Amino acid sequence: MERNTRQREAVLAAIEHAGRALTPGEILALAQGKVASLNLSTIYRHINALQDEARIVKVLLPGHAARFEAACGGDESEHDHHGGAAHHHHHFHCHGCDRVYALHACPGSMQDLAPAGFVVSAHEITLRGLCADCSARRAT
Amino acid sequence: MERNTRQREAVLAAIEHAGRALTPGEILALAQGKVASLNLSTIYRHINALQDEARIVKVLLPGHAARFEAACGGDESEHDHHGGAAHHHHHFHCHGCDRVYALHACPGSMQDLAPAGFVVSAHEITLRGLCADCSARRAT
DNA sequence: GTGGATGCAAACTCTTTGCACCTTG
DNA sequence: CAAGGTGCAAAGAGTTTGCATCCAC
Repeated sequence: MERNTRQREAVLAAIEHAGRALTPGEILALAQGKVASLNLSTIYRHINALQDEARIVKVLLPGHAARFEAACGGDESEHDHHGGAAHHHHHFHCHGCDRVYALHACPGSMQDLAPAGFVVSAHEITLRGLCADCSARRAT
Repeated sequence: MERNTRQREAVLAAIEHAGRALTPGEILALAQGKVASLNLSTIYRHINALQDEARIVKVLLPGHAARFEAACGGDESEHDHHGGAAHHHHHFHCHGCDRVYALHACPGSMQDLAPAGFVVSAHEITLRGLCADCSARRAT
């Protein structure tokens, strides 16, 4: 059972209210608005704990530090009878604002991309480009 | 113009003969077979130079350190009139042997995965699972 | 001979951990 | 009050850089 500290609240709130994947540094900056003394070690400790509790998920993009977003399931107690991963999705990395957005679509199995004999158990897709805001701003 | 040192030869040979993407540490281990005194800094310096010369390409997998593979173009002098990237491809990461293989297929544009207004300029796909060797070994 | 290349060590980023102190329940 | 959380500083992996030395040309 986890204790309900101000630090933990601040970390969780920052991630859940962001609406996108945040780096530990971004989480620190946001959460320090609530608890000024917050430390990066504490961020990392909560990030790890919250992942174990499946409250948040780690988002890994090729060539970038890890980011974290609120788990899709949210508060609903996932019955987990269909495998484990809450809701399979991918990410979009905007190189205008360096933000990462979740994409709620997936093209399905990629088994046919692999050579014969290879067994594909998972796939990750990362899109890069400009988000709606940045592409509108640039078109102006 | 780059000098033709034994170190440079050893680094390039290691990458070109590997047939798969190697980490700097793997390159070091292989290249030290030719030049025992080789240092990781030298590996990194050559990795960076060879990327600039488009002899090798960096392969980034989510959550893993960078790897490097021989550029597809190889020795052919790319005329580069169609944009730059030699041959667009993706990668397969085997979690049996931790090796990374190039996949020479691509499902094409992923624009439709992104929300309206988002401009997709690139995509990366990483497959994970067992390579042919590992899945055969495991089935035994 | 000279300038680029090399090896070593130090610096830097991201993340984890040891430890003394503080807080929650 | 005790179990656990927090902050700081130090330790690790991966990568880059400064500098004196070395070697290819």
